[in-house]
Amino acid sequence: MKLATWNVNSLAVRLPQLIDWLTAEQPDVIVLQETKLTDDKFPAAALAEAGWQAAWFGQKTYNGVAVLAREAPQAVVRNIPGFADEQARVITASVGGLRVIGAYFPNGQAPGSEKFAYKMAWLEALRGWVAQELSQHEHLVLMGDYNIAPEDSDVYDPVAWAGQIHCTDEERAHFKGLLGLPLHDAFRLFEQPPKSWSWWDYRNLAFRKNQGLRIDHILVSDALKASVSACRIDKAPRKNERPSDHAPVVVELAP
DNA sequence: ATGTCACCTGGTAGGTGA
Repeated sequence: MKLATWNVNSLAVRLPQLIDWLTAEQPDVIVLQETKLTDDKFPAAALAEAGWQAAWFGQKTYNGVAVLAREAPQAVVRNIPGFADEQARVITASVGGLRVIGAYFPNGQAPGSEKFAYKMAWLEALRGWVAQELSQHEHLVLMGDYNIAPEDSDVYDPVAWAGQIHCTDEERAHFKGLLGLPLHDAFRLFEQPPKSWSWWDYRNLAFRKNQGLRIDHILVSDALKASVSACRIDKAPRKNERPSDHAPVVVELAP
């Protein structure tokens, strides 16, 4: 079974690239972030035409998440129950015997900002939600754009980024809190090429210079850990003509 | 040294968020 996560930075713009990638990669499940579409604009028909059933949760201009699979996602929950939020950031669904949580974590802007405080509150609520789901569903995957680089090895210039957004101790403590549930970072279950990133700023020729961060992650539950057979970041779509700033992350689970 | 993109409003640019 192949699962993927991809921040597409506007599904309206990236739909053709998404369908191309799905056609080439044939994942069983993919979660999307930053669809930036209200629910009435979600391209369900075009995706169904390409063979993908979906559940989605969006808003105007910002955020927006979705889960796509060959069979219709079941038992869908939108956002975090009990956590009042104007922003569409989380979608949870059952598919192929797995509980899948797709999430677009808040950016946080800068330490000390209001948006950072929101990020901290959101992270706290998310951990509670994941713990609750984990208690009901042994086979669980939490994947998406975390907007957290968990370790210095996930940062192209850890000195320059020390204490900056995505790299603060507070954000990293929350990431470790998720690992404590426990969950496992699928990417780090394997030896990986050094300087593996999942996001490169559009500015500063960052992709050409491979100046990026690994902020998109796939965390798997204890019960799934042993079945994870591979995990990789697919840089290819970042080389497209009009790319998202993020690359997809893919995990494979043995049957 | 610098270098963007997507979306909105309100308009043929400027602001916001990332």
